[in-house]
Amino acid sequence: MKSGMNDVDRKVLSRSLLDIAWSFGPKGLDGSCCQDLGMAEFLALDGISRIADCPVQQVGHSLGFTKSGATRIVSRLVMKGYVSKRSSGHDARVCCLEVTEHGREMLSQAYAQYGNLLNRVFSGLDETEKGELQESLIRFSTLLMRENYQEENR
Amino acid sequence: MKSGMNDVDRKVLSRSLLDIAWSFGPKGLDGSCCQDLGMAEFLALDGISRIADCPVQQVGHSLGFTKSGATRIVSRLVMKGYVSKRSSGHDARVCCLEVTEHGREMLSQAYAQYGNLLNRVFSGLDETEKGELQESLIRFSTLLMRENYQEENR
DNA sequence: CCATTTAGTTGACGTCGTCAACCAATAGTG
DNA sequence: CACTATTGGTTGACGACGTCAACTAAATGG
Repeated sequence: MKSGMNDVDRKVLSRSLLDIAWSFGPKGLDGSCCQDLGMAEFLALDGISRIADCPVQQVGHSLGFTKSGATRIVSRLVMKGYVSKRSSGHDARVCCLEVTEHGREMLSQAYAQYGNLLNRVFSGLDETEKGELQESLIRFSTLLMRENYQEENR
Repeated sequence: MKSGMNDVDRKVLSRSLLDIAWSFGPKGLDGSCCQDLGMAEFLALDGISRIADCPVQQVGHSLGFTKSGATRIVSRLVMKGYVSKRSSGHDARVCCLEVTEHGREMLSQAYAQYGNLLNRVFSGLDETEKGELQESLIRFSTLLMRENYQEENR
């Protein structure tokens, strides 16, 4: 067999990834990432925090939402006080999004919760195993993101 | 440091897992696992296929839905022709769910799609790397499921 | 200067899961 | 054996969420 991975392997792996996606994602952490933030909102907030003067479109793009969906998720984050919005000086059409202090607190709190979960999951493993697992997960994530990127620029 | 994993590590890992969850899960595969099945529906279908005469409650339980939500997702699957429902002979309250032939086709087709994605993601890795990565992902999934289990029986 | 493109918003809408109330069937108890 | 409590499942009202299409306003480009 060319690929070296048979149907059973792929199915088991797919199911494992689905389980990870389900329990770490939408249904993880008691149904929402953190307090009043859903998963998409959390990802949006995190995305905004990584880009200076992030435009609304950018949020939609990185989440795979339409620009309408982007407006909606951003306005929710603004309403909750996690993000501030002002229009750009250079181009009055674009908005500059910025994470507020309140938003940064929320972000680090949410990451702390995820960290706690990871600690519980990893408890019982020795340092070497922990390190290997972590490295593999990050590597897979990188590969997956790369594939997504290639996919959308096809 | 006791845990051996610092804040930065945990944050990077969390974000990686979130990315996996987002792109392999709700937003992966063009927004839905396969044709007219959403992620939750797919997981429900897969769950039902693994249990003989699966009751409705069981579906809700494994997805973390209320029994109401379970009824709803099951009735959707029945409506779409992927699942058949009949009441048990032993206890007239419980329903016996069974995946139909149509459902099985859908299931294997969906897994095939996931498999294709995985093949694309893994393309460029040698067999050893591929195997290691796969093993790590399955291992992490197992640990995560175990933690979820302990969590809910606390 | 006018046509086109681009950033963003909004109303109507469909999907999805929850909550609470409810029905029917079974189990437990005096 | 009746009577109550529990359990499996369903349903109406609801809120959260994202899409679609139409729209506004601000650039951009002959």
